Amino acid sequence: MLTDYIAQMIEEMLNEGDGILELQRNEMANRIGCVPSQISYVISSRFTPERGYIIESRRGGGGCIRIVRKQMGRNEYLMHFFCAIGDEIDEGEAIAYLKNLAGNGFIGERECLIAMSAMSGAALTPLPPQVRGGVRASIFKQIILSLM
Amino acid sequence: MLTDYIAQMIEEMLNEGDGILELQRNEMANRIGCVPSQISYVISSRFTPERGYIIESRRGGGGCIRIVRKQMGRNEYLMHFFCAIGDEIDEGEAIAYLKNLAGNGFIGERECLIAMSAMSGAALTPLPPQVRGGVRASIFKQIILSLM
DNA sequence: TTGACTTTGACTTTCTTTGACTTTCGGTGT
DNA sequence: ACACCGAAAGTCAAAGAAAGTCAAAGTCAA
Repeated sequence: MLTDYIAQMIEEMLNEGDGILELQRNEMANRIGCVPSQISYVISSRFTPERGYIIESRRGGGGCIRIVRKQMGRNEYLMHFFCAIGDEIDEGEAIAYLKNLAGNGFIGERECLIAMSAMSGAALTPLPPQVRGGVRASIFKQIILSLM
Repeated sequence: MLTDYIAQMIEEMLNEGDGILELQRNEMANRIGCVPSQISYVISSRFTPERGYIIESRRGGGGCIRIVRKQMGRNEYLMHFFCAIGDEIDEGEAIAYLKNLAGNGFIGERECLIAMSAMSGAALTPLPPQVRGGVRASIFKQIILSLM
């Protein structure tokens, strides 16, 4: 379906643009091969404020539509953790961080549990002890990235 | 009887699709040679939530009906995955399993994302490629245990 | 015969696609 | 400054595409 295709396209562009995207309706409609108002429809039906998007636009020559995925307070916070982790982290520290994230509502209880399991000593038994901290840090960072 | 024939058909398609199926009512009715509402009848009389199915649908152009079979007891199902993982698993396979778990409602979207990240190639870059499969399997098993 | 289950089709609701018309913006010439 | 023009984007309603609903008619077994 056209709508889904376009929505997915916008989603990808948003990802590339770090949650911010400016597009030109006519230009995009042209590229896709649809009427311009189709773009408007997709945006108004899928990228609503309820779903966490902010839409602004400008008409006239050189006009454009601006889409912003808002989650900022959150992302800054996550980035702070990301930096705090460093190159290695032991299980106890990781658990402390996770509890902090859960306590502040950035992740749910079950999500916390899953992350803990993934980074537990038990999960990393196949590895020699010296490298576990590094792998754990890498996993943790990846998880945080997935939350942003 | 038509109803039984259609029900069996859906059952088979569900098996092929790992317990998940999306069908188009009109298209299917056409193929079978019955009125569309017959499909609705079969679904509402045979694939009920009491019998362990989840039904979702979308109307309008490109609409469809989604049928999901809630598998066995939760823990049996999880144990099935636990066993299926084996000693090693690659990223693609892990993602497929996770999507199945998410599709059947055993984990949420975000939980799925966290698990995916934890087992991603990116997360395991500190490790030599030969051992990644083993660590990934270990992590996955630990996560599944945490769900039980 | 009765009652539960099936089959059918008319009508409704929801979502998508399209296009005509309106509004707004930036420039340009006076 | 001002009026005008063209290039965008906005709006809206009609047409189209599915799925949902419901009640009437049919079937079959107890």
